[in-house]
Amino acid sequence: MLTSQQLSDVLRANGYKVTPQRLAVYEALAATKSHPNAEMLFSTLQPKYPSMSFATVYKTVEILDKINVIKILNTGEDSMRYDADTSIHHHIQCAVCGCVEDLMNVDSSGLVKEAEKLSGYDIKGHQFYFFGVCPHCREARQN
Amino acid sequence: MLTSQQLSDVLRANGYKVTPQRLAVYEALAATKSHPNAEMLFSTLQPKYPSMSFATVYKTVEILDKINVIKILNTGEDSMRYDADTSIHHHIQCAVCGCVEDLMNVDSSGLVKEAEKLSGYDIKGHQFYFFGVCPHCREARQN
DNA sequence: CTCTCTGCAAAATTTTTGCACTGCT
DNA sequence: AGCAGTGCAAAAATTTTGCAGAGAG
Repeated sequence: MLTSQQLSDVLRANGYKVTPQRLAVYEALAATKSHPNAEMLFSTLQPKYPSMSFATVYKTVEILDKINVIKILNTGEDSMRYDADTSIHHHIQCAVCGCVEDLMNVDSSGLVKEAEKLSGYDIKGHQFYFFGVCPHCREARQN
Repeated sequence: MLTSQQLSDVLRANGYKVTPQRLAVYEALAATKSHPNAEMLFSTLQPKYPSMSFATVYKTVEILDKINVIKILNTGEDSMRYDADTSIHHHIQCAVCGCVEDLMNVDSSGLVKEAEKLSGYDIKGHQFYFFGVCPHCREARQN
């Protein structure tokens, strides 16, 4: 999570201009743990930035991903989700309510090394997705 | 990997009819390790089944996924990929050539248990994706 | 013979692109 | 002031849907 100042610096360091829209998209992402997709981001930003467009949301997240201040998630839904937390962590999605939660403290470094050895690839990144039923939905179901 | 006979049985057991198209889609998937998407599947099938349509490809893979004879993969590209191997294994994609390879023999059961404990979810499935540069592209690059 | 399945075309979604205008540096 | 960025609308790409005719059980 970066401050506006830090994000501004990273943007400039990579040759991108600092604009209110870019700061706003990042702030909206950093303010939530829900891993929103473009539409959720757009809806969140719309009230404060009535001129915000989908094109800007998409162009912005692409840049934020390129400069490594956000991660793009792909849980198998029709649209991409975005995450302002770039630290190594994983995700779990509830098959019932569709929510996507963070899974911190699951150490994947052993598997990455194993995968590197087995595949011969230079591994640059990895994304692990778990799917199941969240505690909340499990309880609701039992009623 | 199932024989046509086995697939037919599973289809019927789940109340689905056995059609040449369904067998053909499965066979095409089972015959490759390239984890094709709908378009690749369609192109492969087109010569043998000139009347094959995208609608049928999509409807068929949805059914095959439902009856658990294929898996849907999501590497973060714009389209889904499909895999006839439903055993637990993972995938690695080359950032240069875009190929998706299987990663067998990486034991994820420990992580699944850990994730289950940490999240409180009933975990029903998981997909791990690794990204990097494949040996072939690495060599090509060094020239 | 019935009812599901196929295949076409049209629709729905998500994402990308072209271009005139705005605004960051 | 110059040039990247925004925002609109249109385009592109993938996937879904409706429906008439075909074919599996």
